Amino acid sequence: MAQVLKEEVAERIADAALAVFAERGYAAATMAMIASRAGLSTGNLYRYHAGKDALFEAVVPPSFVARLRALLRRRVASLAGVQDVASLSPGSPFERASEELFAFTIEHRLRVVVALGRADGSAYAGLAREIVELLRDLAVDHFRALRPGTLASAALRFDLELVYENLVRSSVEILARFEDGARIRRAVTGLSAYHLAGLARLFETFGAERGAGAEK
Amino acid sequence: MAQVLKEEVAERIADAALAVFAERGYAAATMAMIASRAGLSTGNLYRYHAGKDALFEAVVPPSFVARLRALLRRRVASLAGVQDVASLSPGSPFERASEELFAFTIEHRLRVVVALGRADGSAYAGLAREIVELLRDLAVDHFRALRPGTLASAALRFDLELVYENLVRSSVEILARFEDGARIRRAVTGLSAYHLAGLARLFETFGAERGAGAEK
Amino acid sequence: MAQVLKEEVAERIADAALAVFAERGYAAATMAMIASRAGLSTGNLYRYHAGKDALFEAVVPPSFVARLRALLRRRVASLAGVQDVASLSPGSPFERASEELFAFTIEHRLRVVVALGRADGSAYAGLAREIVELLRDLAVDHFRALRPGTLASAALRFDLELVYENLVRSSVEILARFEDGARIRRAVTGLSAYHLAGLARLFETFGAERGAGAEK
Amino acid sequence: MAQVLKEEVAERIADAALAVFAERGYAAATMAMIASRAGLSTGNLYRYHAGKDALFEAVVPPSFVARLRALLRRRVASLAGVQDVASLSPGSPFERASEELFAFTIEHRLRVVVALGRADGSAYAGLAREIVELLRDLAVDHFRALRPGTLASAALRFDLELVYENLVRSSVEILARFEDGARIRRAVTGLSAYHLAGLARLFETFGAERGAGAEK
DNA sequence: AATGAATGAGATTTCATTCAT
DNA sequence: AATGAATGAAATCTCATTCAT
Repeated sequence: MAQVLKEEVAERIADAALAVFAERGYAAATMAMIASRAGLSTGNLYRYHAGKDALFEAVVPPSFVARLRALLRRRVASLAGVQDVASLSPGSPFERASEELFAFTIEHRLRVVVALGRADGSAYAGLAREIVELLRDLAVDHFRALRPGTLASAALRFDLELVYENLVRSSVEILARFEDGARIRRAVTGLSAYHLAGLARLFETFGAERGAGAEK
Repeated sequence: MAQVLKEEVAERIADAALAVFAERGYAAATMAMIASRAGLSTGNLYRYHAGKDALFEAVVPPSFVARLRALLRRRVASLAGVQDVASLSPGSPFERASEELFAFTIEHRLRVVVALGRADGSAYAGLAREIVELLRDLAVDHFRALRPGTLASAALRFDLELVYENLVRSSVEILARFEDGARIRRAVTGLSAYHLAGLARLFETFGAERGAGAEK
Repeated sequence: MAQVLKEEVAERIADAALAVFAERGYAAATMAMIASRAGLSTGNLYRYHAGKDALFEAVVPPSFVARLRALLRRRVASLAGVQDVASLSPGSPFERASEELFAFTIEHRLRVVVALGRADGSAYAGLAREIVELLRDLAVDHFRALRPGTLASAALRFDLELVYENLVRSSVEILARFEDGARIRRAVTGLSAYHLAGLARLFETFGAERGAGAEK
Repeated sequence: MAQVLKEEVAERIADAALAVFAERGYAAATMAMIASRAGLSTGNLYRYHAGKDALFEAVVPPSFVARLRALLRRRVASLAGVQDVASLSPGSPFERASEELFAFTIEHRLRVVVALGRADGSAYAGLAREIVELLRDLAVDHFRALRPGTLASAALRFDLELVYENLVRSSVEILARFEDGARIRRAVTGLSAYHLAGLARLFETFGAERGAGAEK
């Protein structure tokens, strides 16, 4: 009985923690809230997780992060050399990577919300930042591929950071607000359209500058 | 006279508080952090300010917030009826309002950062949201002016909220990152270009939908 | 089950709080004193009561205060129109009201002490004053009934306030000093005899003055 | 200049301390309030008095207490053997002692208020108690003188304590409320009449008991 | 394995007292 | 002699973590 119970309790804890973290954020969530939502005692939480940090890591495991990172990487890598995203055919590698990422985020909706948008104060506070930098670097590569011989200026790099922070944050808010996959897709589609047009325009703006000007 | 000039200490406190609030946010900032950064004991803070709330209000006074709100509103109002922002002449009301707002934010750089981006838990927690809604409503009006007879769908409204939250947040981050007015302007210019192109595209996307469809 | 029965601890807290409030008064009592007397840590008090106010209210609940007030009012009302308290028969409404009040104060000895004599700084700070004014008004009515056409002067009213403050305070001190009902009754009886004789004399003194002289 | 200044400042401090102690009581009075009312700095207070305790003792000096005690002692001693206070001639020792005490309390109005009624939390918290016990003992002696061979029961002693606590406290409140000697006298006269009649009745009540019954 | 009572560190705030000037 | 800024201890309250049962 013990083993079976443990499994079931561990799941309840994970669900409760996920929900509470998603609602209040890591810092504002209390162990008492999580225990109460899971229907058990605070003390018992510590049989399953060494502490608040460990519980958070259990709910957002490194393997999850690795998978998310890989999917994001593959999706942007599939854009290498592509001039116009809109012109891609339905079965293109980019489309397939996008669909896979989308399916993953739908499946792990709240986990993604917590990991990327509610981690303030936790050991994973830097995760969103890390992914933003990944996206920024891939965008910089794309920019340079489009304009051989040019360098991305510090200003472009910074604006790309902002833009990807926004993209990540907005995606998180969409996932937090809607449960229905169709609605999520619709909001993401609008956001994507906005972002891609904006990005193209950003590239134009910075592409028109003196190409070599990489500032400090 | 005491060993230190009261005025100088008051300034040190204000600087320290502004810096700590800007770095950690209102809720996460502690009086001990601020006192330590100002080189004082916690208790001494209370000779200068009645409490954490009062210190925050002293550092971000209501008059400042009122001025910021007024400048933002005027800038938004100056766009009413304008079809294409890019086509505005240098001396237009919008340009003048923008310049005034810009000068104000440069002068009160960290104060703006705190008021619009680090106010969680404080009396100004709703300020950013208020401004986002103001901007969203302006954009909705603009959208409807461009396409007479159509309604802005809930999805469009939601995406506009996201997009303006991003714009506000990004502006705050630019102000937090750079001290130099020229750099700030450059980053804001890029961000603006991105946003305007993205917005146009967002309007196209939603304009192509069945016009009357305002969903729940 | 935990190492100590919650119920038993709750009782210990209530007892300790009542004792400390009765000894030091609300304002001077500290949570540390109460915790220490109950054999707990300060923090643990907050698992049982939300704060010092709430602990006080739990120990002296509004329902208790309402009942005390009602008993006092009834006893006072039963004296309306009575000329000589000493001549009342044993089964008179006044006697019955007095006995009921007496039994109640014996049963809730320390609670009455705290509510009427140790409430400074608490939500019931005004209770004793309220009762004093009730008694003073009764005495003023009695005075005017005895001497039709005369008014109670401000000086009489003030002396009556003092005298009833004393009566209430003395009753409280009797309850604080003795635990035994018989001793309490004996002390109250002596106090009553003192007060009634004193009151009659006070009325004579002020009755001999120019009757209509109500001063500023 | 220094000496003259010191005198004047010392006086201002004493006046301010007296006023603040009388208004708020020892515990609730703060050094800042006193300094501010005296028109000087908190730090300077410590040049004149070692601390809050010492300041209180300076404002209510032992010599003052000794004089008050002596006057009270003389007044009650002058009653030894007297059967009826009301029958005393205007020039009797009791009348003279009373007048002297009265003049003294009028002259040191606030000092008496503070010493006897606002000393809670100070080193002089027991002063009122001490005087009450003095009065009680003298009243007990009087009781025994009136009824040779009888002992004062514990109950009588306790009621006498209450009654004298009341007398002291009421006198303090009269002094705190009125500044005008005539009004003070009038209120005290009423209170005295009340007390003497009550006391006579109390003696009757306890004199009628089995005379030898001194309880534990 | 589970409980939840208990602890203790840390946050805000107040104020008597000290101390640099 | 005077200032008042500065300190630090203590009070209320919160919450992650521990521990007796």
